Amino acid sequence: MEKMALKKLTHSDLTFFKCYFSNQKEKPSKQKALNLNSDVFVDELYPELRKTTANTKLPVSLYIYGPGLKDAHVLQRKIVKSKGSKNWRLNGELIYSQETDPQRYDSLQPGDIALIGLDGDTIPSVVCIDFVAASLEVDKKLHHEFSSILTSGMQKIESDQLKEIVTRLDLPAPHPVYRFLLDEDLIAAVEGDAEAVLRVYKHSGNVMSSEELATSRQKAAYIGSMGEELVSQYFQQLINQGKLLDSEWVSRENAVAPYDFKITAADSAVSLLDVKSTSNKFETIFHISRAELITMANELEDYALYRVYDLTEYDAKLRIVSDMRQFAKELLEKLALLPDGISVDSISCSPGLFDFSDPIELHTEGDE
DNA sequence: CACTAGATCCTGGAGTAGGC
DNA sequence: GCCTACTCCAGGATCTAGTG
Repeated sequence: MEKMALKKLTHSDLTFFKCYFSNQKEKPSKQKALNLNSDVFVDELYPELRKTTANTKLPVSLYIYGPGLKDAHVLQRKIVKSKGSKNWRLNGELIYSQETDPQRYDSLQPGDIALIGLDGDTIPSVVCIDFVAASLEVDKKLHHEFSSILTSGMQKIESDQLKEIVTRLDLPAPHPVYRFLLDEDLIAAVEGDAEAVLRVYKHSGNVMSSEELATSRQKAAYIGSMGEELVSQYFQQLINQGKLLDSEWVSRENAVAPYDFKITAADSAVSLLDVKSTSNKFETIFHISRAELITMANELEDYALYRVYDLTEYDAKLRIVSDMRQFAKELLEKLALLPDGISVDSISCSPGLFDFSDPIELHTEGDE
């Protein structure tokens, strides 16, 4: 998930659940919502919401996981800040247990912890919550760990921190908390990484929404275009310095082109190149399509591979393999040995296979 | 009666004054 | 200058009045 927070559940938060709401004895609360503390929800996660006027209603898809190993319960709700109210609330209507699992939410008690994941850039559109119950054996270690880092009612948690906790506790594979850490694998999966697909499948329970996949596709596309943009700006610098005669961003005009750029060096030599971008580390596997392989193997023009990694909004690193022709030729010969009627559309490559140049720092223009 | 908006209660943190 | 205690305030938790 893009943005995550932990919230210690209060009595009045839990009345969001029908079973808890109906079983209140002393001091009954009528609140049918979960409070979202604004110092985290607005100040840290969605500062844009400060500008919103009173009476804001943000429709969201709500995916409920847990308590324990329980899989996604999908609902439509809204995040509301009513006129004059100080509180942001996840609102809508009471959450009823599913017919197939009527006791699902019965174990929740005040003091239990919600891991809240939010997707959406400037306003939230998807809310995933894993309810971690102190009373359940499978949640006990995680609850203890979350409790120990919670110093207030609600606080932000970074994915690195969550990943560290989850890895250290060695939770069972179907635990829904893994869902909150699938971003990198989901992006790799939509790009066709078979290993990533299997990892996502292993940790995603029975539900993987088209919404989640669409978000990952968008992110993958964004990373791809951001990498190409940085490389394009890098070429412009080289042209200004006289080290390059010309560069043409081919894939911007033609999305199915089997290469991204065509550049002309100072000595008039023309070469093609493809940009492989990732927001992760250099070692992350990348993919080459069959069309790209065939173009690489073409003897006519040089074909380079530009690996953009550690990509952020502002900068990235770049390493280059200058000539992919021999690699592509040999690989295509091997692929030709497959039985008739069988072909490979895409291959996954470990960067360690290639002789990459030293890293070059890339920066967004005007961000000096 | 159900639902919601908004009022009120309550708690914890920040700021500040006064004593040592 | 440092510590303590008091006050104020923001905002989270809870309650209630109004509306349909």
